Amino acid sequence: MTNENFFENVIAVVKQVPKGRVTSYGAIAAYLGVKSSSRMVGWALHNSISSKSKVPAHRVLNRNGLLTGKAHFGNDRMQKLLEAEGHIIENDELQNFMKVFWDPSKELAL
DNA sequence: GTGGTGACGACAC
DNA sequence: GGTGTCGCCACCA
Repeated sequence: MTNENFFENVIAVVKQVPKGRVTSYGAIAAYLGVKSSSRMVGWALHNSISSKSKVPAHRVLNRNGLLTGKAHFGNDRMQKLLEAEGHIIENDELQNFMKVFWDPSKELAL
């Protein structure tokens, strides 16, 4: 699924994240084969917002299930969106992260 | 062209 | 187990 840019791949994966599920930067990076460059995923997501793309970036958390990107997404907005999908956010952390974790490498079966 | 920075992750101490 | 450091690669000053 290697598109033109790493950026495009990140967007494509995030957009495929089912509602009620979340994934991590590292998972996406690993799925794209650049697991060591998890920072690039965050960079791509940041661009996705700047591009006004309809990307559910609020479903992308860090490896700890923390809403690290909430500051860039809109503090309350990111948590509210997740809660709207049935998630439980406490102290900026997804309580059932392991339960709702969506691994592209497994779900998309690369 | 160089240096610093960043929505992270893994490892070392 | 918390903190520190490095790595990773692209972008901005």
